[in-house]
Amino acid sequence: MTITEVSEKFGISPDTLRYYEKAGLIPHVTRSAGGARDYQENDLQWVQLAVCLRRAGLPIEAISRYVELNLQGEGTLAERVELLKTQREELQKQIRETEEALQLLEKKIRKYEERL
Amino acid sequence: MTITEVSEKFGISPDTLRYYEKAGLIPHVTRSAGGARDYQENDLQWVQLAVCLRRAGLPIEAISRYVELNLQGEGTLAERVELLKTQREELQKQIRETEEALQLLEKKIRKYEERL
DNA sequence: GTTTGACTTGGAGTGCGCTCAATATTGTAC
DNA sequence: GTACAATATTGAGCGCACTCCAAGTCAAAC
Repeated sequence: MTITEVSEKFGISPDTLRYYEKAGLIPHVTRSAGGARDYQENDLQWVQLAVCLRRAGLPIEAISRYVELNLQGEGTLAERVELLKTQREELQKQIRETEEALQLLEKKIRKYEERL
Repeated sequence: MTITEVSEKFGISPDTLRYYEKAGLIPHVTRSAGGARDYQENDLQWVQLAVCLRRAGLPIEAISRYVELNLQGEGTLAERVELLKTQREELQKQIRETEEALQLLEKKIRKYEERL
């Protein structure tokens, strides 16, 4: 799968895909004879992970640390769980804050609609 | 209320408060004789709004447009509702995406905990 | 075999939201 | 009245996550 195909599949630009790879979010993508990236199933899973977590606002660095730990093998299991749990808390906090703002908006919308 | 007091109350820096004011998130803060800001109840409500919406990731510009419309008076009611509804959709989308990422993290955490 | 188009790299540029630094002024304590 | 802390303004700097650009390479189409 070419970089353009992957970019369309996931809705991010080829530039971003290269950037993610360089940043360590997508390890060792297979290359064709000419040097072009040729994404395999396995690579797509990393892309999927990166895209999903980035959309939620998880920092590049957290994702790349997780990927790195994966590459280092079984010895890093505990550390990986710890990292995931820390990030889970961040996301939970973020959802709480966003829901608070959402409620504020909805309160205001209701008030305005009463007036209109 | 001084800028430092307000900054402590809301957990943001005085610099950020000044920045918000300049960006139009907090209109016309009262000044003391010497020129120092002296936040009134009314000002605090704007601060509260800005902080809450910013924490959810709403862009500065959206908030300042909303504040601006408020200052322009009754004629902008419909436009305000429209703006709020647009931002509401953004927040809802963001929550959906964050929850998706959260589920992914939780799935991974469960798998790791089985292995440990 | 040359044109075309998609790919490569490295590095510079962008936009956002702060954050800091320099310098000046003011109000309070001694 | 002088030292000191808090505030003011302006403008520069920073970190993050892209995004764009220039210059080069390669493979398929004609």
